[in-house]
Amino acid sequence: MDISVDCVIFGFDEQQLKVLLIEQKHPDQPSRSFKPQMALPGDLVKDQESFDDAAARVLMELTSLKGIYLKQFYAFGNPDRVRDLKDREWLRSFRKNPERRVVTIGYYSLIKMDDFKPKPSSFAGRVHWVDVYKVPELAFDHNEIVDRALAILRHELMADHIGFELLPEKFTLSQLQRLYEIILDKKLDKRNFRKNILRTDTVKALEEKQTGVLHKPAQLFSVKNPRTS
Amino acid sequence: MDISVDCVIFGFDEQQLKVLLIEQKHPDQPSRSFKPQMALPGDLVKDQESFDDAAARVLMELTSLKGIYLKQFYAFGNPDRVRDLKDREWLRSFRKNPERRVVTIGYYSLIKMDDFKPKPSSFAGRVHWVDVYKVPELAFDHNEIVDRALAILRHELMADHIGFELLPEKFTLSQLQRLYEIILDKKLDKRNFRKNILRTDTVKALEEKQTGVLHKPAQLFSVKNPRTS
DNA sequence: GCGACTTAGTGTAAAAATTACACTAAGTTC
DNA sequence: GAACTTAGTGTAATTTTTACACTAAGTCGC
Repeated sequence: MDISVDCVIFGFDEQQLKVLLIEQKHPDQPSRSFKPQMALPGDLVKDQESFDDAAARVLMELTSLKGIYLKQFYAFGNPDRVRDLKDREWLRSFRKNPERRVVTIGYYSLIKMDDFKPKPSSFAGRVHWVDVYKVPELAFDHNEIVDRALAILRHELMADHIGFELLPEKFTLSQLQRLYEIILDKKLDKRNFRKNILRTDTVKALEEKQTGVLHKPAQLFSVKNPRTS
Repeated sequence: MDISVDCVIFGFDEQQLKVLLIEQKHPDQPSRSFKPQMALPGDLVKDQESFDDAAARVLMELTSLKGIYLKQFYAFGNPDRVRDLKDREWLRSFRKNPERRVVTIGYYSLIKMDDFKPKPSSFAGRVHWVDVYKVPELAFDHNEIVDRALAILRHELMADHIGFELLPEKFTLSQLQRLYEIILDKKLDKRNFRKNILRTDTVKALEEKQTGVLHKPAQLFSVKNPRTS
């Protein structure tokens, strides 16, 4: 049995909540013309490596980022994870022991899309930011992994007021509200949202205002206690 | 790498929240006189076995119970899990590949202590119900596993109103309150607790009352929608 | 039978949180 | 200056939470 970590990396561009997907590297077989198989970034855990370290490594290789929000959320161990022919073929091409069972520890991460600097990695082809509500069919059970991560994100957003990691260091309350609405997939009332956020005492008003916008410039805020990990 | 499931099995005797611990089987070395090493019940996951099935198997072997509340809560993969000499020695005596790294998927379960019928199992010596607030030093990282499971139990108790699985089918509201107080480790107000529980609409009043008690007999209740898994 | 004892069961009021709702302010663009 | 767009704001009703005391109804012992 091998163990992998797969990372659901969330980003936000003010319009959409995105998830970072990779094109699986495909075999050098030009006779085969097919659409690249999308997957979550992940890699096998090394022998003396903790899960956290493995997930951080995957992230570092892919994004050059470290010390960012990264959390384990579930272990996927269904023996049927590899049902599809395409998945079996990929394993045969890229894994030393393709017949060996692989279980996965799911991690999710929150990054500022502006901080993202794509890097070639040992395990990924091209990368794509994809709207989390429009995720195509992925390799293995990765669609289920994304769904579970989103459910956890929703829950943590409400319980722990996470999410700031997805926004710029200085943000407007409307940006924050938009983030909540997209993650929760429901409309929130502006007056109530502002009142509630201020009551959580997690943000502080800056002395600056937004500039270069076609409407009344909004007050800028930042998070009171930035979370580092 | 091998994968095990370890089960934190909670029980409740109206005075204490308990966790089921096993004495690790110890080598037949009468020259060694030592206190049995306590541990959580667990076993290696078999080749074509899901985590859920493995955990259910452990439970079934130990308690003869099936279809009870059982949930995965965390994956433990620290390479340093086996630091102690005693743990290394145990692995050497009982595992086919003692040097091979083992990671663990943690599960927790809730059972009625009256339903518990101890059974000899392949992986456990004697079993003990131990007060969850008085857990001794356990093998490997099992103390951390217990702590995390308790935190999850506390959270799920409040978020999902679980816990009925720890009580008899017919229970008083005071028994339920006592369960909450012990799990949460804090005193609750009786009037408020009763009002809140009734408002969750998860219990129904039976037409019976408690008998044979030294005080006013309490109304009996049962859970409205018993959870099966 | 009565008193002692113990827990069961109950409601109110104040404070806090949630829910629903409309209009003026302050920029840019033409 | 008008049009347009989003920013920012408070009130009232409802619901939930928090804090608090006393009578009811059994068993036991004398």
